[in-house]
Amino acid sequence: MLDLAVLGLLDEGPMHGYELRKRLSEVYGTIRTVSFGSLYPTLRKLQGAGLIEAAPTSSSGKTRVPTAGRGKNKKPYLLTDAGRAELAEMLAEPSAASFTDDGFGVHLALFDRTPAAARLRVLEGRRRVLEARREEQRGAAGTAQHSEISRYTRQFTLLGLETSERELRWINELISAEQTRNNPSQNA
Amino acid sequence: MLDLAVLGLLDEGPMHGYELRKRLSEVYGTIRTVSFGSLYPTLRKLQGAGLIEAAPTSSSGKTRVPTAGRGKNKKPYLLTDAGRAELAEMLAEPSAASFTDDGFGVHLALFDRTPAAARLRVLEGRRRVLEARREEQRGAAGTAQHSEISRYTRQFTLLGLETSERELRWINELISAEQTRNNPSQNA
DNA sequence: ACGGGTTATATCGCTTCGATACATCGTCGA
DNA sequence: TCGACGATGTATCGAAGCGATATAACCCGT
Repeated sequence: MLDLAVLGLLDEGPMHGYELRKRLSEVYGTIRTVSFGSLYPTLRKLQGAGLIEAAPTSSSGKTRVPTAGRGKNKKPYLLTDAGRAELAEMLAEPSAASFTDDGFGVHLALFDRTPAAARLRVLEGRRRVLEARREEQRGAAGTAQHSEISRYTRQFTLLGLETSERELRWINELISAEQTRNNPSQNA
Repeated sequence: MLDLAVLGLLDEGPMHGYELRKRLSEVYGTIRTVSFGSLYPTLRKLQGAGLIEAAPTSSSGKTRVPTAGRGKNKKPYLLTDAGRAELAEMLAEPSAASFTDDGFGVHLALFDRTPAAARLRVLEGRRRVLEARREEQRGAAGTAQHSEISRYTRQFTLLGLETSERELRWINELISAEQTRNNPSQNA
């Protein structure tokens, strides 16, 4: 999930960890500031996979000691060719990760770089997830009436149900829009 | 988080893992079926802490081999006195864990066993979390207008913002109700 | 009597979080 | 001029939870 987010951001230009983190919370639809404990391991993993690389800071590279936890040595990361290819691949072939609450927000932010067919698959995948959730919530709200489940919990579930339904309506609008865009003459 | 949920459920009677898992998803306000990879480590942890213990199955206990991954040997867990005390403590002194999306749902399900003062603290803690989230979302939606952030992401953020606002309204109603209940003569 | 579906316990590797540590830079007042 | 302090920045650790997977016993129809 973070992988896609990081690659997507770095595609817009080199950036170092701290900066990445800030931009990440802006780009997310769902709030959430990603923690360093998630970000740095991800960066190392991507670096290990050869998808990104750390550019040395320009002036007087001598002071940079690469051993361990030292201070403010900005380390801008940039996409390698392999990274750009991987990003394109991820955007074109959405996985289940793009259907989760967080993952969907990330992919959505990269929709302008996503091929139309893949966009549709993302939206439909997300819709399936939301529909499943809605059914579970309906079930829970239903059985809750004649069981010992707390009244508060029931209200809370109903709140969640409304949320699912609203997002579902929105998704359906997006899907329609996407379909008429892909196929303006509506008789195929 | 799971700790409180498990203790709360076991307080209603002994239960084995599988059963616990099913009841857990009902009791949750937010859906989410908790995975065994979370549940069993939690059970072992609670057992290690002496808060719960596994009762041997009644009939013909001979067949039970306690060594490793064997099959269908129902292992009902039940609360120890220490466990009951810990549960009461957790309910009476809510921590930040009761303010998160999931943790709040759990504590809410146990509201009838929560002292009035603690109930209020849970609701107010949750309110603070939601207010902070709302502010971030407002910020994101605002800056998004004059930046390169995708139109879709902006709509998604607005959707999240509405969700926060709706839950906030609900929380505020609950708080008022709670306050007038605690203090029916409204002039303190 | 047996084989397949359901119930059930358990572990593994992975991602992410939250807290913490530590280094460096910028700047503002003494 | 310098030095303290707050902001910037990189990094790791332990714990929590997830998803997939393995495995076994029970139940029931045939």
